[in-house]
Amino acid sequence: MHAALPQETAGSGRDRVVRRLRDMILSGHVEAGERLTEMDLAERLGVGRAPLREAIRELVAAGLLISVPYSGLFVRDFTRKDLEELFSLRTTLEKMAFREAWNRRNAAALADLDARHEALVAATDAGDPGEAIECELSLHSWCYEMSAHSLLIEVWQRLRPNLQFYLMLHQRAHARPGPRRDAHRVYVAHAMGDDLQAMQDHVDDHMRQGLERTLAYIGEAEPRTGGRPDTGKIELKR
Amino acid sequence: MHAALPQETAGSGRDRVVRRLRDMILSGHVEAGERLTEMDLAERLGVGRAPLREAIRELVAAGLLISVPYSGLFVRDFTRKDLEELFSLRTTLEKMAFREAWNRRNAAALADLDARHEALVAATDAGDPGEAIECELSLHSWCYEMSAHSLLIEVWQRLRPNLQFYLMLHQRAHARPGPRRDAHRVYVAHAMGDDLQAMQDHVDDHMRQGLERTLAYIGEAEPRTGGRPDTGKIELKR
DNA sequence: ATCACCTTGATTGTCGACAATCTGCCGCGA
DNA sequence: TCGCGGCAGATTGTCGACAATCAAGGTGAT
Repeated sequence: MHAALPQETAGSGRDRVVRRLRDMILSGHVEAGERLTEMDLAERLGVGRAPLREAIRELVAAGLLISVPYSGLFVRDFTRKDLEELFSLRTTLEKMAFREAWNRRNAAALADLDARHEALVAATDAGDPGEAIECELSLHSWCYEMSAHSLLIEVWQRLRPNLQFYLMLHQRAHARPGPRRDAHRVYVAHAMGDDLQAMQDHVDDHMRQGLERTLAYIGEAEPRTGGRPDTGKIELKR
Repeated sequence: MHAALPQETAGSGRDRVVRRLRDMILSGHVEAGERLTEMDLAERLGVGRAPLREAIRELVAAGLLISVPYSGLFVRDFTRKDLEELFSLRTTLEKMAFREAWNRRNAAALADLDARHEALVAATDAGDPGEAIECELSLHSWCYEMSAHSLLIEVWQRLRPNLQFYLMLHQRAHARPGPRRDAHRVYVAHAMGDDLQAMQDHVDDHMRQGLERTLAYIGEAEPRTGGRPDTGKIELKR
């Protein structure tokens, strides 16, 4: 059911660099807001600047990096508004995904959904927050994949790394407990049920709860960098 | 009210190449499905391959180009399914945009909306289909800009060139008459009104009508290239 | 005739060096 | 002390040449 999971050594240099860079960002090997340079990265990754620059363009387009010409390359950081936007757009898209997917569900697909849920529970019980986050996103990916709506899937895949990045950041900063087991149990039950409207209402609730639980934490410490002006400017750390 | 419209000579070579390439595609100077090569483009655009390749990456990410390594670079083409997906996603996003924008409307914004509508009417009356298409998309952009939802705006700006490209293609292929004046008159009236639910219902109708009017044309001639397999493969024209 | 293999040409992928541009700092004058 | 011009360093932007890779067509054996 997996769609050819990416081999570590597969593809062109650019593809490898994209994956390694994304992993470095998501795993926290480079800090949020950190300033990077092309030459440093080229050395650290053992690759020339040409494929590196193309990989950087890809990650800039994905929203994980912010390029400020002649000044530096920055790992994106999140404001409270970024987070709210991420969740509100997710809500709209996921409700649409369920509408599109609803009549395409079959026994195999429901078994797949259940397997993803089991994986999430296992990762949570094992106390592996990183894995749990990936499992949670994989669970939410199910409805998009089932929708067979390639544009919708593209948009979700554009959003997903940003969401994963934020959840990872948040986890490391606040030792956020994993989502309640019940939350996704109910989610899965609705997804396997017969009431589309109930599912959609639940997506609203599910997302609102997730956002509120998250905002409760950063409410104490306020937005991470004090907000980023419209220009995309960010404080420089040399 | 404009946000720094791009100068013809502004920005780095890559930015210039992105704009010129996009213009070439949207204006039909390169055919849909046409096969391109980096060296040809580098010569025609008078620029090296390095900035060209980065520009190409950007347009691939935007969905206007399809890169098939070692085989060629292709201008995207649209299947009937692509078109349906474009319209269904647009519908969902635009309804969300109006929800977000609804309480942000003010006198100046409504005047702006009216101005965009006037521009559309003028372009239609002047018999300039290309300009009319741009005006129509500018009119629909209003609700996104008003939403102040930067993620939503990003997604719309990702979709917009694809939509413009298809409308241009369709216009050239079928001499499609511009949208009925009444259609957007009603749209604008609802957008300036007080009933959000009525606006959302109208967005549904407006999009469905637009899609059906378009499908009526290609229904005669069937999908343009006979459908593109999941691999993104496309017939080669040498 | 058909299939497998290899050669050939074309195309993309990569590298290293150089040019253009910007930021921050230093010194100078008021 | 403060403001300003310019210098130095760093960083990105660009170019040309070379290497890796692949698709197509031809060739020979079966």
